[in-house]
Amino acid sequence: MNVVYLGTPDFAVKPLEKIFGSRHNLIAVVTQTDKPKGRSGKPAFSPVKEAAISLGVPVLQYEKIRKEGVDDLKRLNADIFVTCAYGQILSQEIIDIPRHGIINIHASLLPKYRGAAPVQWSVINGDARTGVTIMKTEAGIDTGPILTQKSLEIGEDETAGELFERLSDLGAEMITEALDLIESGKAVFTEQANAEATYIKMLKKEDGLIDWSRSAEEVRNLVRGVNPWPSAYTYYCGKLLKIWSVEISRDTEKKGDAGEILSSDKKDGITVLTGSGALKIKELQLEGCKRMTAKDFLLGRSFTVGEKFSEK
RNA sequence: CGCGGAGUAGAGCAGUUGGUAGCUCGUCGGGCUCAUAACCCGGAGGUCAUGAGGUUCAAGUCCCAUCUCCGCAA
Repeated sequence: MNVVYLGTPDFAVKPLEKIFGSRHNLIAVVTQTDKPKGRSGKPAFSPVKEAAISLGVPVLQYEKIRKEGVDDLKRLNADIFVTCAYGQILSQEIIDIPRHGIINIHASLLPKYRGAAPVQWSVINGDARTGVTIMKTEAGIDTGPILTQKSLEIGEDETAGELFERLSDLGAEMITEALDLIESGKAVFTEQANAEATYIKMLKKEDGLIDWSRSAEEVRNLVRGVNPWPSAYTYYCGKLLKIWSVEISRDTEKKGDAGEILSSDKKDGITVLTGSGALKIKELQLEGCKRMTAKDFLLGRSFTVGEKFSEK
């Protein structure tokens, strides 16, 4: 089949490559416009655009696909569109273009976690499992009937970034199977159990702010759920402090306020009290400094025991 | 040309009003101990990011340019 692929971030790269390598014919890739990135503020290609260029697939970009893209997309005469974290909501007019409609790769077990950033939220919420769903793209957000769904276990200490990798591989696997199914006419779509649907919001920088009054477990889930982006952070003496990795401390005896620093030395490492239980910080990054392990950090500096990490 | 911080021994940091470098850890050698991430003694290791730049009698320390890293803003 002639396939047009709409995707933008890293997550969408593996499925793109997989489709390219399959017997289906990838005729074009649509991705978000080049956005300024990093400190330099220079415009950068999206990961999907990079990949498409190196594969030699034509790239299309629209500020607003619903207005500027319709004619182009019609002209491509594609059998099917595949979306994967494209970043823009499609109109019914676009959905009606390809003969087989549009299918989407969504990184959650729908109807749970409709919306953006499902991977991070599943980790933040401390879920044991998550997965990938291949479904029909409709005008609503992630509401379309499901074609296939596969799940996998979330590791105890797995970060969202690591989980992303695995789900991306899984999504790549599933999308080519889905295309084969559709081509052979054996595809069966099942309506979602709308009553069980949950929606999540897009992650913002502020979502990484640690609330130390929560339990040690919840804070740990946040830390790994927002790694590598937007990253968990707190403040120490007015300076921003990113927390990259923590583990739950066995020491539950200590009493004090949430966010209080219980220890900061080579013997006990850096431990912080939460609303319930304590956490040991394994990897951190102070404003202006590089990311480093707690061990390295303590070689050159230290926190004051009794001081508190705060929200500003 | 968005704003700001930083670049000093293998690692993490100090270095005051400019006077040729220190600390902790690691590492190497030795000692002590039944024993230890223990303790003691000693050693090695630095063109202080780069520029045969500027100021100065004298610059890690002040000024300029470049590179790299980081925080914010997008």
